[in-house]
Amino acid sequence: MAKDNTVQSYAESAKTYDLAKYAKPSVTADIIIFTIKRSELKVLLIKRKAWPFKNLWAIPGGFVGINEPLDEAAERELMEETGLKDVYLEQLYTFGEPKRDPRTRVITVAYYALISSDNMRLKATTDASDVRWFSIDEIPKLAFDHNQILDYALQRIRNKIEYTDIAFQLLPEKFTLTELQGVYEVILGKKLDKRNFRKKVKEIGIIMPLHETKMEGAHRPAQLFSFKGSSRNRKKDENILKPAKKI
Amino acid sequence: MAKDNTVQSYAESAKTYDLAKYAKPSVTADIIIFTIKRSELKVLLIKRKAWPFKNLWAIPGGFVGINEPLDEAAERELMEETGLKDVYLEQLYTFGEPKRDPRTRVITVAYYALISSDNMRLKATTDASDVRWFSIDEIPKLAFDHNQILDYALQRIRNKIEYTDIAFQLLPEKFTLTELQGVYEVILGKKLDKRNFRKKVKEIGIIMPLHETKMEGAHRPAQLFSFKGSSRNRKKDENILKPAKKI
DNA sequence: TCAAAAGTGTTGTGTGTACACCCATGT
DNA sequence: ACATGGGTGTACACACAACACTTTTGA
Repeated sequence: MAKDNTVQSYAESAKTYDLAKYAKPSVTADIIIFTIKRSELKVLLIKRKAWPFKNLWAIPGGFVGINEPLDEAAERELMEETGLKDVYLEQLYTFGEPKRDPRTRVITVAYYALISSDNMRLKATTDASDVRWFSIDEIPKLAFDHNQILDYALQRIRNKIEYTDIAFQLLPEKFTLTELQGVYEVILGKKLDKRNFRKKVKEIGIIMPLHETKMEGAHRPAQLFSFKGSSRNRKKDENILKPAKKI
Repeated sequence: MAKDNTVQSYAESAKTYDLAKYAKPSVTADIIIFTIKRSELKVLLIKRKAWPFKNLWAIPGGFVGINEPLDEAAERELMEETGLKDVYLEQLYTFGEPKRDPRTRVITVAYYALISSDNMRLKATTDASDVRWFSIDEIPKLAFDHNQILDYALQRIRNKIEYTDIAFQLLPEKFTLTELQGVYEVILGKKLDKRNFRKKVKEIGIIMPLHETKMEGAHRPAQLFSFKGSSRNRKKDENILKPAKKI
């Protein structure tokens, strides 16, 4: 059982009570904030003002406080960037390549958030020109390993939209079936059949017709629906994989 | 944009170049090691010898070296505990509640490993009596938040066995269809239909019949198969969700 | 009256599920 | 000859995919 001599095993350290003996990495929480706007999936990026990667765009993030839970760090960051809270937030993956930040060792716990298009104008776009929504097919080269993190987030939501109800997190309280279908189409990147789609979501019973319609444009008004599922804000431990009804 | 005054945002810190100003947490990699033995799903646990949680069982883990990638820390830990390398290893989730370790702030990046029953006797059981395989339905109260971590790992493999080929990681190179079915049954916790199971795995084309049979007991010998899929050891970035053929 | 999106059913195809008997071996 | 697990096929139910026309509105 050969030990690396710069690193002590957990069991051993327990003997000595000595946890503070070794150099510690910095830990940040980065958050990929998704929304849908003009039928496109968008991500919020911020422009770096200083070395390293000066003038490159990056995923927002910040240090995790020494007494702060990881989720709260991500929530705080989300609040700082968008002014929003109680949105869908899920831990994505932890990235820790030693050289990912040229300054020092930084391990980042990546989260992603899905926010509804109606709340969206609150902040972010107001804040100078160094914070912007990017359509996911116009993502530039990003700072650090952020392209990789973003790709991973995209994979995750593309997978997860097929067997959970995350799609509703991207819509306002009231929405039409065409809007709902649009969310699926833009995330999956393919057209769906209108009749089959409507049949399925209706028989799953996850939406509720309202006594309202939405009129816009010169055509028949659309029935409005609302989401029946558990409300927008999830409890901490619900990040735990929960396979919902497949759509 | 209200800032917490003990914590600085990433964008701001970039201005000042100052990353080392704040207290840093310790970071560990914990690893849940699964195997199958006597038709039971088992987990490797170690007994703690000191405060905190003295004499409780715990998931093996250790500090992440300051220049060590997270995956390597997990691999190293796995090697220390079992003597094995090149096994299936996947990042699970990162746990960081401030009070999860009473000594100081410790964030743990949890991994899980699946190891094949044939390599299994190499280590671990040789090492005193404070390392043991526990059947997953006889898990005692564990140290730290390790029960939660283990539950999460179980959920993950139960989910993932349905749409990936991780099951093969728990079998030796050569196996019978009954053994393969056993892996599914013990992980899903339910009986499967023999004919349907065999039909499906065969039509997926992920296994290859060998010119060998396995005789044991007083009955007809069983055809041996081997796994066609990508080899046992995965490259780093392949942890990235890869939806394989559903079984 | 025209353009534009909303709304609505049926049929074929494929996939999952339920189910029972013969085979090869060791004792 | 018998006990033990290995091995095989068919029929039914259900889910998914393909597909076109009518309705309601504003201009």
